Amino acid sequence: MNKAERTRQFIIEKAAPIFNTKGYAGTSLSDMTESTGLTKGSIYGNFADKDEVALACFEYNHKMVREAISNEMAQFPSYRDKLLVYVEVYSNPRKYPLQHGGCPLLNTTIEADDTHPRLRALAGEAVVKWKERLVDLIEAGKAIKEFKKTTDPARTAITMIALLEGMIFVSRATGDPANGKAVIESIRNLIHEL
Amino acid sequence: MNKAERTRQFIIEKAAPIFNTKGYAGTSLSDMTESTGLTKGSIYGNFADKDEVALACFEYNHKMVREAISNEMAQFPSYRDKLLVYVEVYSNPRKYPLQHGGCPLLNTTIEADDTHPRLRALAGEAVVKWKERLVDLIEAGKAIKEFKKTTDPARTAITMIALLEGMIFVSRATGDPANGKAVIESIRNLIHEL
Amino acid sequence: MNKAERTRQFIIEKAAPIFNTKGYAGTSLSDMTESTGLTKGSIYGNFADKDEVALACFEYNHKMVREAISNEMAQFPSYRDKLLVYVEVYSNPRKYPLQHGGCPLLNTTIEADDTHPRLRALAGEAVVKWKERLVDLIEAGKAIKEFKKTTDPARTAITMIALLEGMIFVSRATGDPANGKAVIESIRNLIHEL
Amino acid sequence: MNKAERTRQFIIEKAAPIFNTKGYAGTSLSDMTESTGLTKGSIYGNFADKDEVALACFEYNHKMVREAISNEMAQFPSYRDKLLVYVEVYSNPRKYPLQHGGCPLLNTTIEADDTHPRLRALAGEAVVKWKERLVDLIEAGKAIKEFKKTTDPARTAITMIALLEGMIFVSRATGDPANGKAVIESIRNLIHEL
DNA sequence: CATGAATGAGCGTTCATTCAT
DNA sequence: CATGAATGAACGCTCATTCAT
Repeated sequence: MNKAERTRQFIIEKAAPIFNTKGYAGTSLSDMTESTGLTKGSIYGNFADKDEVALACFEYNHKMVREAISNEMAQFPSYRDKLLVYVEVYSNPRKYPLQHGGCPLLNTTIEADDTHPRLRALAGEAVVKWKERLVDLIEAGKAIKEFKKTTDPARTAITMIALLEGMIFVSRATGDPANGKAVIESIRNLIHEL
Repeated sequence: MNKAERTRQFIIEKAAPIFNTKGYAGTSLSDMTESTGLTKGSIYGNFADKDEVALACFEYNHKMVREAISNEMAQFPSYRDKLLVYVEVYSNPRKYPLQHGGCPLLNTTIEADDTHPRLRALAGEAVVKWKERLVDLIEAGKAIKEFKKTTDPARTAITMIALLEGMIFVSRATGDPANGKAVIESIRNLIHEL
Repeated sequence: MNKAERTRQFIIEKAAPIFNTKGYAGTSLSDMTESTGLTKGSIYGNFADKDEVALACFEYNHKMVREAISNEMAQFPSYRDKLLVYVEVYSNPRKYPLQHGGCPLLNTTIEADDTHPRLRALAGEAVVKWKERLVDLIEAGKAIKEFKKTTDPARTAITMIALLEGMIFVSRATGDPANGKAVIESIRNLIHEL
Repeated sequence: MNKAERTRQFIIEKAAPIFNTKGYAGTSLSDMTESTGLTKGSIYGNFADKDEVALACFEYNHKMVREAISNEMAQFPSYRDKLLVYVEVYSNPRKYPLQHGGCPLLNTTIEADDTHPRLRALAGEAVVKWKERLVDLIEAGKAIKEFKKTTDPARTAITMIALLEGMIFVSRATGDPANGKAVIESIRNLIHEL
């Protein structure tokens, strides 16, 4: 990694949590110079514009989540346990402090939906791929008879995603851990019934 | 309704969909003057500041959704049917064009979480009350034996909310109606199993 | 005094201390509506514009000072004592609470000098008349041999004015009562040497 | 002096006479962009806010006066002559064109007294130091027997300040040079009697 | 005569962006 | 490659003023 790449990476690491917390419109170039200690000129030397920083930060934030998940998953041979990793990671923001500001997929989709097509596209693809990964896991579980053969992989996958993001929503909205836990319970049930 | 109240209402009606679409940080006073045809001075004659407009718009947006739901619900005596109204309304943004920009609870919670405490508080209370209304419906259904006595009202209520908002998320993220429909199917199942 | 005149007077009484405190540029129409409880329309119904209010307020403030002085003076037959009344009044802002914000002649002259010709003219005339009144008192004192015949009325008068306003300046600038008192002492000496 | 310092100095030089003429409230950012030819952004790149420009301008204006005084003073060995320099400089605004808008101490004290604590503090300290300098001169004069041993340095110093500022006041208020000259005459007498 | 509602210009400030050095 | 200095447009907000009611 040469100098340019290192600076770029440095900016991303500092700016990513800000974007995830304040959103695209709420994050300013000054926020970035402040958190990096660099000048605006330097940021513009490494990125074409604010958009490009935002895009790179989204990918960084998303990658952090993905890696935490797949690291945990590698420890479990059972597909049911692999699926339960999502529950574990998403319900322990303390233990997996990767989502400063919450799930980047949710944040980005909600903010960018009507205003920022490129970010929106990126988040959309990420959800599609997430679903595909879940479908693969569920089909693999069916193949080895860990899961029932009546299980609908696509519907289960997308429902799990909806429940996980919905759980984040109810937790943040109400601020009451009991609400998050209740949804977690429902997701666990869903996974155990597969 | 006097002139001031009418203007206030007019501003809210014009600004509410903009706030719901672009978010608080993304909506400017100029957006409001443009959409209302009024001047900034006029908006400040009717609201203390941008915050107050945003708060009023959130309440307006939220009220629109609530009223659509309760109007539909009144038509059904069965509690199961009443619960299914949520599915109906939330899955037909065309037919119930009340959520220009999506569900205000979801949008507001996600954006305001880390940046705008008053909006955040408003959205939080709204979700808590929504849960209470669902719990009441489920308990009423249990009372008349429409629902099983093993049904857990609180967990069911908060899971339904998570699934409905999660459904909006996957629909908007992927842009694929099939994904939304799959989650809808899961919510219907949840309701039928009560 | 009819309704219109009473309202006009009411506005002046409420606005005068604000103008004297914050200055012309620093006083807004909103300051006036706030302190009077009236609407802007009402103020514009009684005055052509902000200028006219300011002019009337200056005259009111100045008249208050003049009247306090001449009321006190009436009690003393001696011209020396009459002159000492200025010292008394100007050095006791507590006892004669007429100068909320300080001497209106000083405030207005300093602010309006380069920016507000009509106010400036008013304040200028007021100082000229003040000087004339002092000259008259000193000449009357000379006529009855209370003062020395070598006393220069014009120079003494304008020097007294300069010392009185200069005393206000040093008091306000330094905030130290000792400084004001020292100048007071000098003015007393001046008067006793007449 | 690097670019930033030069620009900062340039802004101060252009803005200082405007602040001294129009006052703090009466001077706008647009006045500054107009007189400098710079943009608002550029001014904000060199100063935190309008306050900081005003503070710097006050110090600049005040320094100009101080330097003119001490340059003149250096030419005279006699302490009486040194004191007379104040009279000379303050009574010749043409010859010492340093007070565009009048004495910054007077202007600032009068305007800022009730509205702008930081400016007020700056002006207050400046007057205190001015008095101290005068006291030092008078004591030095006493030490070499140029002045009488009965002379009260503190009272004389503060009285001189009051008279000098009072002289500016009567000059500006009445617009009649004779009035200024009469006060000048009194100050000269005061100094000659030391 | 006073109000309530509005206007348009201007306020101080921050924005994303550029570019000579 | 990074900086320092600048730009012009836009920001949220307040101003003095007007006028139908």
